[in-house]
Amino acid sequence: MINTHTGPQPADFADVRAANLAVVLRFVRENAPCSRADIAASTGLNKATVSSLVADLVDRRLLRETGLTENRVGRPATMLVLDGSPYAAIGIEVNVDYLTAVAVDLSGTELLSWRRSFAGATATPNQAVAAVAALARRVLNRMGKEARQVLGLTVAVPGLVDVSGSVRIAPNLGWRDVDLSGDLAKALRDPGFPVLVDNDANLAVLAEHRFGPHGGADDLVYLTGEIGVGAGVIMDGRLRRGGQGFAGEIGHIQIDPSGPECRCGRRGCLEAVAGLGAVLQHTAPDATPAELEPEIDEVARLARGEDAGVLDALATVGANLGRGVAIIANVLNPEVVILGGYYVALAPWVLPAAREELARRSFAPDSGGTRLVVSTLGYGAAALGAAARLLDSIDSGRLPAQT
Amino acid sequence: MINTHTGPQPADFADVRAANLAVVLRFVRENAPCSRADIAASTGLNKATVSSLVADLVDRRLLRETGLTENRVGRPATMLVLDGSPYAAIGIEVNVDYLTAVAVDLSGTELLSWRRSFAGATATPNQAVAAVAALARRVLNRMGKEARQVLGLTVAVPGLVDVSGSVRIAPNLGWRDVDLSGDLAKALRDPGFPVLVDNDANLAVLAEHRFGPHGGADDLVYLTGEIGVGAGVIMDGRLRRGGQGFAGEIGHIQIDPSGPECRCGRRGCLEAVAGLGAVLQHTAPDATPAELEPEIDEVARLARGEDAGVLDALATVGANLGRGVAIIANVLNPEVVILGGYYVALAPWVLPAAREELARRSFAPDSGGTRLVVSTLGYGAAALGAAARLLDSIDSGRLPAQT
DNA sequence: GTTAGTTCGTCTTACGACCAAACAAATTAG
DNA sequence: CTAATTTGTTTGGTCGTAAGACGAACTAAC
Repeated sequence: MINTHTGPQPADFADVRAANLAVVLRFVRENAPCSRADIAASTGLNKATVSSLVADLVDRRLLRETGLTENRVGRPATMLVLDGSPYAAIGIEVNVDYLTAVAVDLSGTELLSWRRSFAGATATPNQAVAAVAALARRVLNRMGKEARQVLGLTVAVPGLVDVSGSVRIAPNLGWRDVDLSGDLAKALRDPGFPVLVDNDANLAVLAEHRFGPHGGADDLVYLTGEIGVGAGVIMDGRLRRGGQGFAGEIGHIQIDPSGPECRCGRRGCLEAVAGLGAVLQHTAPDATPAELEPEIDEVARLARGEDAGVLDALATVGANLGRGVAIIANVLNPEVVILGGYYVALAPWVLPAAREELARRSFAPDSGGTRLVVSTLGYGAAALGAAARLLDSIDSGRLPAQT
Repeated sequence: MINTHTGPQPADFADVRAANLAVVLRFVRENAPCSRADIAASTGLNKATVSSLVADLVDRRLLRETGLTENRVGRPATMLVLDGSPYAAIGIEVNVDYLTAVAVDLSGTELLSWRRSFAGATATPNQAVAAVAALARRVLNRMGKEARQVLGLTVAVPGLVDVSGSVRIAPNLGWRDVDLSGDLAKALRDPGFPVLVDNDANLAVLAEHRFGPHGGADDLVYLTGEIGVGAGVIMDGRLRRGGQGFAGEIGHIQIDPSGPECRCGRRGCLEAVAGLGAVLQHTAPDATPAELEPEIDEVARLARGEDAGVLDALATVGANLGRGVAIIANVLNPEVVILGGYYVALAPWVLPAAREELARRSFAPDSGGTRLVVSTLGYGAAALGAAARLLDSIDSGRLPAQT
């Protein structure tokens, strides 16, 4: 059934075709090698229709016949798979201490994953644009060598991004009103593909939804664990941004009115009591952004050594985090909340307290309330989601132009 | 563009037809009397297509030609309006101290609005089903006399309702696992229309979205102000229920760890510091549910008389409410948060403090952050939304069977 | 080796829905 | 009374899917 609540846009044949192309494409993505007959039987589409759709997709090199046939009774089937080779989607994550670049093919297979350090906190926006553009050009060069058509470039930024791709505020980068999308397109000399910008949490949750072990869940939330804490929200299978695109900006929810002062001037914000800063407060209160990762490693080392002070601090952070997750659980009721960023490395000591606090405060703990888990995608989640976002439009039937 | 992210359901012509019927229907709903030519010009559909669609809708008595023509150059147009007369949708709200019944026609015009007192807190579920069924029968009788086909009956309940229409928990009614939808259908002897059950906050926000002054907003939240506090959430133009249907259950979010004890055993829940109970704490700590409304009137009277104690208490409730709204604003970023229930009567004294607290705590106060307003739909919002919910399926193109 | 049965994918035909353009109808402007 | 204008229907065409027939290719069994 077509979702008709999209507004007063009328539908026509092109929409039907697009919808059915998307159905076939997604079916093949999820059911590895399969035959036209399989598709017809499972989707309810007519065999002839499937043939026509598949022909279109093969023409555009989105599908490929493997030639392989199975060994069953009856005429053997020509199996179909996603054709990974002709396209690539690029995602780049800008962070306080590093840049990450990822490229994936149509099936989501990682083609490359690069990481380089980056002085995000001290670089000017112009320098950042130049650095991102340089990294992008290297990726583009590589993709060109592999003769791949680039579907687009998405940049993940830790901050508020409006619909036009402008960064409204990125506190940890010190940015304000940076037209990153436009500047980057200019720096790349107006490439023939879209250049998008989005919030890192939003993109990370997209990555979890597409590639993570909880991908089946249509309601999930991703929590970034960096200097700031932000949430990406998927409800009913789609990213939800809110009225102005700022949904999930939970870093400054007040968790404890008597808590420590936050950078924002208020007291007891989630970011102040459960963010990376709260973790490092006890071991390295003056750590510079460039030193975050080694500092976290040091915290983990001390925790493994059962340093009482660090264990205590991590348990407190976990409890505070659990209180924040409980709020999310009560407001949004997602099936899963996924912890990302530096929480991953600290999970063994943070997670138990957080889960306990969540259970204590959640409304419907019986019969499977919100689960709290740790991301398995690693530091590259946002970059991976940035690339994945470009696959979404293809998955919804907007095929790339035929070359 | 059709939203194709609805899953692997293939589309066909029936879907196109349904989508376009919905487009025409919604256009006529919003543009009062209009001609076929108007519809074609505004929607982009072809004139011939519009004629065909309109013919279908007139056949099913959803539209009617008014015969009236305008006084312009050229051939006069035959104007079209929604035909209100042949259908009715019924909504009933069950609450602690009253039952409300509302019936609306296709255009949303109220056909009747009844309210009767009801001892919700002491009645057994069986008694409640009997009372609701009796009320429903009276409404059905009236609709029958007007020769209207009933599109359905939706019941609003203050509690957790699962997808099947079962009430999982309704604390203030003392219910647990009541199959209200099934029982009611049985009591009405399997009527030929759907009997639905939903959470009161969810239905109230639907009413606000369809009939309220902020209906243009696609991201809005409604807060019930009864003994409990719950939220209905609309994001991207549709009701969002979360993974298990419990989104918006914000009554037991902790606002103040050092606050008073809540009925749930925890401390400083939103419900405990900003619910009706917190308001009455100061004037009538032992009020029974049946006396809620007069008690609130009394509070308002004292506030008008500038009773210092009451004004102070209301300001405190307002501030706590504002903290809760700020949390919602940061998590969901809606354009508007609408206060309903008894907050409406107390708004003059509660709202200023709430707005101040919201402004202090919201992330993006510049350039139009979340607005906090008071419902104008009155106590019947949930019942109205219950009826309106039945119109939604028609608005999305699923026309009623031809009689 | 031959025959039957099965499954795959294409081909043909039909139908439904939309669009474009022509056209008839009804009214105003001059 | 004629021209201009606007409305809504009619006609013809296109597109995409459904239904069913058909040939192709293979296995199984006698």
